[in-house]
Amino acid sequence: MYEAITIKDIAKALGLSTSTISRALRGSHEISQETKRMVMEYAERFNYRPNPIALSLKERRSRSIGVVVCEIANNFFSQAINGIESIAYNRGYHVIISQSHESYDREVVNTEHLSSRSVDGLLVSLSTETDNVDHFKKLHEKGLPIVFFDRVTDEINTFKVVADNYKGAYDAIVHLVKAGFKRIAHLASSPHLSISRERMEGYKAALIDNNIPVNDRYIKYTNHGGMIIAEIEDAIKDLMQMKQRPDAIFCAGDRLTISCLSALKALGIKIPSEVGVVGFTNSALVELIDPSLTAVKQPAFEMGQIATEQLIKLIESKRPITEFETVVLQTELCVRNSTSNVNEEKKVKMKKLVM
Amino acid sequence: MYEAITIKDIAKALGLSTSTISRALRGSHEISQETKRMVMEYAERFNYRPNPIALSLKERRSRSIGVVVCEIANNFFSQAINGIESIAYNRGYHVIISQSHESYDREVVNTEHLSSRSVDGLLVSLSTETDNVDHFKKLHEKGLPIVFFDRVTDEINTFKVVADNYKGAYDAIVHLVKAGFKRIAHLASSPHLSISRERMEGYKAALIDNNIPVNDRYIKYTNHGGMIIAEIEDAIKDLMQMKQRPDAIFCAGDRLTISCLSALKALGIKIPSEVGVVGFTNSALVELIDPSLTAVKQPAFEMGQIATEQLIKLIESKRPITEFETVVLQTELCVRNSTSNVNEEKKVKMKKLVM
DNA sequence: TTTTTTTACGCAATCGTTGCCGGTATCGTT
DNA sequence: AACGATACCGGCAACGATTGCGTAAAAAAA
Repeated sequence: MYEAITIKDIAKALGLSTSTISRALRGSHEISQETKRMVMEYAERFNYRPNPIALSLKERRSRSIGVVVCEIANNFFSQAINGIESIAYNRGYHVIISQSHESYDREVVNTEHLSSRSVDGLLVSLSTETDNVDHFKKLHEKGLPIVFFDRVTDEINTFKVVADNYKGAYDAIVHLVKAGFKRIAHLASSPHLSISRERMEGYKAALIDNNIPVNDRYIKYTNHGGMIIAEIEDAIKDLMQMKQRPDAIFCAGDRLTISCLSALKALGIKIPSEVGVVGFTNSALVELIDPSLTAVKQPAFEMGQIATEQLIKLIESKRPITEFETVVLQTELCVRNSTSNVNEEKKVKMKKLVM
Repeated sequence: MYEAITIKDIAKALGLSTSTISRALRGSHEISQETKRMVMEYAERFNYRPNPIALSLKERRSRSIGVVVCEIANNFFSQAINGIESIAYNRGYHVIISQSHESYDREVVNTEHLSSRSVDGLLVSLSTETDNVDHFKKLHEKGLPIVFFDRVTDEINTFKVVADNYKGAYDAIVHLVKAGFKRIAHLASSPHLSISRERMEGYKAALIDNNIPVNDRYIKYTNHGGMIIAEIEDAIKDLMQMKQRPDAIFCAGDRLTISCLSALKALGIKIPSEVGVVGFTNSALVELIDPSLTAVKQPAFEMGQIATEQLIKLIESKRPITEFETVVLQTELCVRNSTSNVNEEKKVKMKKLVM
């Protein structure tokens, strides 16, 4: 079918050996200027490209890195992937993306698949369902370079890049408290996830530091990262049917946030007058929704870049690296209309009227 | 670094030749049951996986397909990619995604890159900037299977999968007309793009069929597919500063739609009371924006699936295929609040009050 | 002129796998 | 007993590129 020119073809055409061609193309000093010129010209003319498959076989490296994420249709991850690509392509690496769709089984299969395709390294953000990282541990022990980002595990000692989820959550809650919200619920993702635990801690710490008791009934875990809408609808219904129902919800994930908004809309609950909402998301669209959403934004692009730089460092290092660091990046709280406590405002206005 | 077990290792361990191992693993009848069992067991125990790189070299195929799109952070494309993956993985193909970010130069580089990485075929949706498809033509003539989807070219004779953009646009405009809008503007993408031309034709035909003259001043082309926000802001400003300003805008793309909404919001223009909006988008979020957006939705997932099936058909076909078809899929118009002509409603209400 | 050095190139092995050709042992047939 | 058939397995070459080693011829040194 599709046949490219090889080093052999050049050798035959020029009456030389393949080794001479190879060396000529790499500019070896062992080849005469005259021959080099001939070879170069011929290669140029017939658009010779070294066969990367043959090189991979010889050098036992594929110059490709595998990415294991849950979903590319998530703004955080698509931005992170842009960061990954920006570094990888510059360094001559291909990027192979695989999606787990938050399923543990698919994560295992994809990881298998990528490692058997001999990627030189793996960039991983765990799926919501994953509470067992043996599939990565096995590869890591065999020597395959792996860098985790965003959703990490502490069972494997390697480079990691994460956002300051604790502080991101803490700041969001402090913002809610300052805006006048008092009964703040937390819609969390699976407790397996590092990001869930860290955000949960930030949430609790912020409440305690502001003398608000933590109410466990206000905390809702979901186990499928928002992939199953009903799970979130149920959680929201539960919260909204409480006698002392929350006056604000803190959503700890992209899909979670969107699904929460849908659920509230379906229930006809007004934001922020009936309930304030702050979410974790990187979507630019949340500025346009009604009302615009206060959100914690993560440095996704940078996260992808740094993780890739570290992975390539691991891959290209001559001797095994044993000292690993975890890079923590700061989040950004974008305050918009979904957290302006209109009840407070009304009270203020009424006071003014009375006066 | 990362060493996997090979057929040679098994041969050495079992005191057999590599060819015997190879045959045993493939279940050849030339190998005794006893030997087969031994080999299988050993392979199982040490988790033998055939080296795909070596296979690629031997079979001159990589069992991977390249995808060339503008952006994965676009719901249409991320859904299409999900469709692509769903077929590809089942058929044993890897998917390598590359993004042009709507740049012609990056599209050329990525295509080069993929073809030199010896992908078995290419799935392509052209970038906005692309008005020259020589880089694909060259590869196609060399025999590399290519299937175009969504944004296609008629300069290359191969399989194509598209949405019925003409009808999608036509229906959207008819809907606007029926809702009472009369001065309908069209925010279009680059005229190079097949989808732009088809949607433009549908737009014009619907206007003419409804006895509304086409006003060229209501047609705004953008050349970067919404990647440059200012371009769209300027177009919207232009439209909104006209004496006879349009009472509705038809946006012909995902990013275009979002950017248009942002621009209108920035200008403080109310939807739909001041201007109605209908867009082309696959984002689920547009249900949540204020007001919810009437949108033409494309069957992205199916498009990806069909394109992939056709590509694999091309790749695996023994003799060259010369008869190509273009599959056309239907779009869906989701009517929401951004196109309810409140002026009309007000008029009706006022009439009632008068009576 | 002879020896040494340098220049410039070819041979063959290697990476992991498979296809082709060939060989040996065992069995059955006449 | 001799022959053919069958079952079972090994060796070699090939895919495309690189590389250590070997070596011829040319140039330099003795």
